[in-house]
Amino acid sequence: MTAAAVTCGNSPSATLPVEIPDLWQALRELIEQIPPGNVAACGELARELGDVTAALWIAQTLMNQNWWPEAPRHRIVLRDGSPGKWSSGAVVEWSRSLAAEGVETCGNRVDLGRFGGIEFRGPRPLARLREFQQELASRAVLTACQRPPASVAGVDVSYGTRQTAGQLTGVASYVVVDVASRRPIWETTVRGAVRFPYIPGYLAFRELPLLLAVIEAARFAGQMADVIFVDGNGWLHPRSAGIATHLGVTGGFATVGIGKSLLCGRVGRGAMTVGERRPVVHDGAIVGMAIESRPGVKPFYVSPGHQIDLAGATELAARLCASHRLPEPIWFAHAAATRAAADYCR
DNA sequence: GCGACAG
DNA sequence: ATCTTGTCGC
Repeated sequence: MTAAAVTCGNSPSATLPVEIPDLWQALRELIEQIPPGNVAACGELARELGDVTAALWIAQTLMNQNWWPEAPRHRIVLRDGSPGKWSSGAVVEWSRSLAAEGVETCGNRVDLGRFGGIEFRGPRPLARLREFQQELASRAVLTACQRPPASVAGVDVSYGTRQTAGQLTGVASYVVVDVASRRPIWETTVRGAVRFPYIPGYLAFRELPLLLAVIEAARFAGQMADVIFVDGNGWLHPRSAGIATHLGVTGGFATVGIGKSLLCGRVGRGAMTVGERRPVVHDGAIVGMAIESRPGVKPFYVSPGHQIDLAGATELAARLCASHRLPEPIWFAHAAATRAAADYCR
């Protein structure tokens, strides 16, 4: 197998046609709107960012004491008015900080009816991204491929432990696999900054810039595959716009999503047999297939991203399964990205 | 109390 | 995704 030199930098010709917001900054601007004497629930802040799904990310961010150490964490509570784990130390300390600001606590709770209900203002960045996804989904073409693909590339992103100037670094990999032999033919990796957190349903805004960069490197080397497998979903998404769909529509190539766990939808319950394909139903449509590739392992989930239909994506994914749980292109891409991220951290 | 949401 | 040792099984 030949391999390209490791490329650094990040300037793909295809870019995501939407501005990726700084969510940490947006969160900070919301918290700054909670004055002494008031509190707000974590989920409220998430809704103000545009999607209550972000509540878990907010909680994780508040738990990290390195993020904005002076943040008035005691003013952010759970939905029932109780303190979050991010409020430092004992509950006594928490109620004391609030009492000093004129907020009463009773039974380790704040009455959100009396001390909550702040009118926030802000751009609701996640709502804007959701609208973008709906527009993107309408541009996806989920019809059969014209010719049977001869080559399939897998792409994946890994993250290093090391942070450069507070910036998280990611490594994207691209591995071309020959469909007939299921053997890897060519690979490359690209490294760059990651500027968006992981929030379920918004994975593309975290990983797409790096994926576009690594695919651009492959195109430049004359190594574009007929279809690209992405670590994540395509159609199998709350708004029918998973990362594989983003990648395909943005770059103009055929993509398939390969998920290791279920993001949304329902699959028939009960043990699966090896080689079985079981439909994933979401909003009344079959948006993907669960496939058990090996005996006794969890299934993976295939869904079309762009320029391919569900049947074609399913056939291709099943044909590319060999000795691992996941199809070979994704397995090799995962290995390459993990290896490159580990090398970088040395 | 339980369930739960790609990477 | 990442943090992590040994251990069980094919």
